Amino acid sequence: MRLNKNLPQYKVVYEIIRKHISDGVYLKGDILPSENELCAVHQTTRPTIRKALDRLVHEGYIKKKQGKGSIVMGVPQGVGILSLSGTTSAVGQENLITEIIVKPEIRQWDTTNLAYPLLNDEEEFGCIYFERLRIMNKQPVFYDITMMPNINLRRFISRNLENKSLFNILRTMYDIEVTGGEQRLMAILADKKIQEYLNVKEGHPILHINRKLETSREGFFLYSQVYCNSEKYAIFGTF
Amino acid sequence: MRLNKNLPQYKVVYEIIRKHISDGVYLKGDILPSENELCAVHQTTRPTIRKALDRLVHEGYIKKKQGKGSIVMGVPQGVGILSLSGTTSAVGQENLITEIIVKPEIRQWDTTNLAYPLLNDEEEFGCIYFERLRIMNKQPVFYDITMMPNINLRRFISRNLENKSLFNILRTMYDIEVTGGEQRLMAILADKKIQEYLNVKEGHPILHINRKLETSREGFFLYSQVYCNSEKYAIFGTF
DNA sequence: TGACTCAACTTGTATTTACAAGTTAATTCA
DNA sequence: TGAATTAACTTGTAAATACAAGTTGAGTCA
Repeated sequence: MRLNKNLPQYKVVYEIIRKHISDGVYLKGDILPSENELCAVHQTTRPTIRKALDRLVHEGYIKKKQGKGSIVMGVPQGVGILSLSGTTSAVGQENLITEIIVKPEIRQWDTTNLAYPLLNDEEEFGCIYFERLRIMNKQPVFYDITMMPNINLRRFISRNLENKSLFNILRTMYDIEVTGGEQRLMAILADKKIQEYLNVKEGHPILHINRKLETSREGFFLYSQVYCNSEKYAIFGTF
Repeated sequence: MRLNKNLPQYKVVYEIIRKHISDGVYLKGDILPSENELCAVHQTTRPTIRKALDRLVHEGYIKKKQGKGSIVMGVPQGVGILSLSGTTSAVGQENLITEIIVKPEIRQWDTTNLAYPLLNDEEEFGCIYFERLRIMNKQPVFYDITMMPNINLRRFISRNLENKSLFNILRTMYDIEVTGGEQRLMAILADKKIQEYLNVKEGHPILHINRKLETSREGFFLYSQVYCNSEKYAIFGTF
């Protein structure tokens, strides 16, 4: 994993500290080295360090306290409703298995259930489509459908998505970073397909999330629909 | 409405521009004055202006484009899942009516359905409790229960919450700002009480949000539970 | 006319410096 | 001993400056 590919310094620092937290170098409750110490370590100045820390605060990795320091909060929980981490990193990888229901393939857009209008270009390109089932502790919890425009992503179709975060693949392989997005949440009743995949009975309430994610690549959006059995695993988020 | 009560400059600037956007001084699609122009207007420097703009970007009021400028996006939508605006400002005030089901009163904490453990102090103080129903276009959409510790909030019990944002009252009357929080979302089936208030039939799926909000006052948290009929109004958020 | 160049904007990143304000622990003084 | 003070930390805010990089439109030249 190479860093420093023309990334601005504050992002480099952010990535390093972030990795340290998710790798357990810093544990929950620890206090990070002071900003001045981090300046020395990373050979930069406080505004740069602070910009990196701001981002970690915003995403919930740390909290800061004036006069005290930066307190490590651990890897943020939730399914990326607010933090931008993908599903994999959000709920913790320990007991999460990803099963591919439909392998990535090129097909026509399926606009049913899609809450957002497609752009003209996107419609022309066609669509890369796949479906995944996320299983936690042997219980299926998330069933999600992802669609993205079929722009030139070399070898994407043949990549193995199991146990890997889509966001990580996009970031490390294609230099595409998810920068934001919008979503609609609603409660629905499980239909036949969802009943089957999520192993619930008829009339079971399901959390339905319809998202459009925007990326660092101009005009490249991801569309995804997540169906969540929130009975055992409520969706958790900080903001 | 007085500003500049020892607020840092970047927050003052943030509040001014934010108000201009929500008041329609800047409309969706407009381009804000350049950072240098804003420096001149507010008699400050770029880092300060940029810090104010960063916050507006983060909350979805504007987007920035290098070489172009800051594009106004309008008042962010959603019910404060991600932005910190309260329900009132989030869905637009036009057709929103707030009905008080239970007026603010001091009572014991009701810990059923509360997803977060209470702190010792909070339990001792007792609790200010109220229930509200939010009606949009004559349809009840949100039913929410709010509990907060009964610390010294002068005259809060007798305040009229109708058509006023709780967040605004806290901010303007008590100088308490909501700074963040956490929440759990899940889909449930409407129980008898919810069926009645939200006017839905038995077995109707409902979005249940359990939140703990933290404020600028150390140790003062708000607890709220929101039940949302997401059939007509999906919850919308940007991040 | 039409394509190209370039200057004048815009925001993005980074350094340096300064002081304010909150926290902590050692030190001092009664 | 024990309370109060203080010094040495921490993060928070702010200014002044510099250059990089993306966008735009006016101007030039063929």
